[in-house]
Amino acid sequence: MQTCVEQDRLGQAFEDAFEILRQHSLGDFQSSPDYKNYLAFINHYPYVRGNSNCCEVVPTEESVHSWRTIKNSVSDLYLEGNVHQSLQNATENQLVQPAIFPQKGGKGRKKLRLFEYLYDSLCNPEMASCIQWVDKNKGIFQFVSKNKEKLAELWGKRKGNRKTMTYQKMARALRNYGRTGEITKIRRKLTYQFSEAILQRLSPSYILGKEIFYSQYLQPDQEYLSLNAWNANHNYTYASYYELSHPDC
DNA sequence: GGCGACGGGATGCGAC
DNA sequence: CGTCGCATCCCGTCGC
Repeated sequence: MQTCVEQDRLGQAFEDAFEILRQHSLGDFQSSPDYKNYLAFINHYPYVRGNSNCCEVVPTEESVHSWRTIKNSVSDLYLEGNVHQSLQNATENQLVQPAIFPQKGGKGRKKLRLFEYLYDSLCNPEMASCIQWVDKNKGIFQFVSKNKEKLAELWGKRKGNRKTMTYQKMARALRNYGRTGEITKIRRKLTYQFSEAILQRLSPSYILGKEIFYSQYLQPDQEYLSLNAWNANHNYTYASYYELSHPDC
């Protein structure tokens, strides 16, 4: 459970992030890919997540990487309060650069990790014969006994291993996550649970509340919100966010 | 006893 | 080149 102080910090971070985008919206920053990615992410994320074919949207390793990078970056910004500090101190150039959206080869991420692969697989209807949600809200999932080896094999191929990955080896990696608490074993056959933090990392809208970023102004065929619409949307979403984050304050 | 699932130490390996 | 984090290998245990 988050404290009111943390919620205030998150709220301030949200304000700052919005302000920075607003201030830079008339300059070069608006035309930068990062700006568009940021808006696209915020506007489209719940819509895409809600689409059962979401994984078909990002079929290649490269696009998966980009998508994941954006997800990780945005969730990091909110979860760790980085946006508050980094945006306060950053120059415009830094904002356009990987400070917010670290690129491949930079200090940011990074190769695909097992829990990310599993989460992606859980999003992919085609993988339902291998891995399924037991309780999505709690992050509990289960491997399908019959096809778990297939999932492991695909994981091994994705990593480019020489040898064939097996479920046994993959499960060992999962148990290592238990030390850090990222994924824990449930006392049920083939069943594991993502930690709260991992769920938040993989799904930023999870913490910020039930798809509050989904714009009432956004049409499915719209690529980006206009700044004015985004402004209006921000006022609405931030009010919703503040309400959600201050139930007892 | 066989098999599937699990647990954990040892080792490999890439990033920093 | 050393350290660290993570993935992988390997073997023992447990329960059905």
